[in-house]
Amino acid sequence: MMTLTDETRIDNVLEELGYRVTGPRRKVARLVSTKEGTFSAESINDGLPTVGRATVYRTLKLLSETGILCKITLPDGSPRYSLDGAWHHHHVICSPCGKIEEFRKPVLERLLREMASEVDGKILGHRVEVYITCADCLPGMAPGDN
Amino acid sequence: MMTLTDETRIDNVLEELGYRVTGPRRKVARLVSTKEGTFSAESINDGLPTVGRATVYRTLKLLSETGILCKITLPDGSPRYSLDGAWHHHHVICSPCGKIEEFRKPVLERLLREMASEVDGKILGHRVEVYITCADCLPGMAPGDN
DNA sequence: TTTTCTATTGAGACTAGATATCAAAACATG
DNA sequence: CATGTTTTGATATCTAGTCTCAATAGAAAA
Repeated sequence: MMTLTDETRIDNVLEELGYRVTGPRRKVARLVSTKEGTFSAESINDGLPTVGRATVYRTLKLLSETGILCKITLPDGSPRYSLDGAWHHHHVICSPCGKIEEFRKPVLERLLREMASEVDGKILGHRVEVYITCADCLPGMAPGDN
Repeated sequence: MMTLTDETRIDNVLEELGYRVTGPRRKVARLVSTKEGTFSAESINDGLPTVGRATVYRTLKLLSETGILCKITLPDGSPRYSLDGAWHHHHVICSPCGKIEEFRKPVLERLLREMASEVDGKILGHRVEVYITCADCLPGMAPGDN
């Protein structure tokens, strides 16, 4: 979970980038900071009836662009947000419960960067997602459920 | 591009899985087989005014589930489909033009499978996407565009 | 502190991509 | 041909989000 210092970190980042730190933005940041694992944009919207829908989406986008949040895609295609560590990383996502963990795998990064020579163009970036059934979800599964 | 034999392959796959090979499904398969690189579901829908919208989506989903198509996510989140090789692979996607290439990287697979020991649960699968600016798009780019 | 100017906001319309409903049509089989 | 199951298409609905635009808030200047 995000700490108080992370909340002020959001203010700082926004300020440094020349964005105003406003009431609505602060509300979104505060709610976001209470979330563990992944959450949908709508859950933020529902939690802040006094903040406009557009503003919620705008702020989530802003926070994603500044690297505070990151947006991931579940296997079924539905988008989720999560608090983002400071470094480049990827995600391990539990399909049943949506819990996510970050992982870093320098070997993987090197491997993907090395593809530069095999690829006919310029590499812009990459995305890696690993889908699992987490330990908490395993016991509850009917045999054969997968 | 898909060949004639691929078209009959679709029929076979559907039949083997117990689905009927119907007119609408055949139309979708035929149009899909003419597409190079990625395409949107809507482009299939627009190309087949005689086939219902729902049927188009249903069929694309079916073809994805049977492994004939695969659905990828562009960096901006918009979904695309592409003809899929027979084996497990990932995608190199040109962000400017949407052209995609499949790639296989056994080392990568092994690496991701090896994570099983580091992960507290059961690995279900993974997704890797590499975003590039392809050689064709590079020259057209204004310097600094990136 | 009042003015000024720009950034931000919220209401609401709109879009893309897709799923749900359900009666009608198409099929396979007896 | 009768029967029961699949599939279909029209339409409504949904999710996730963007766009527009007038009203507002905030920062900086006067």
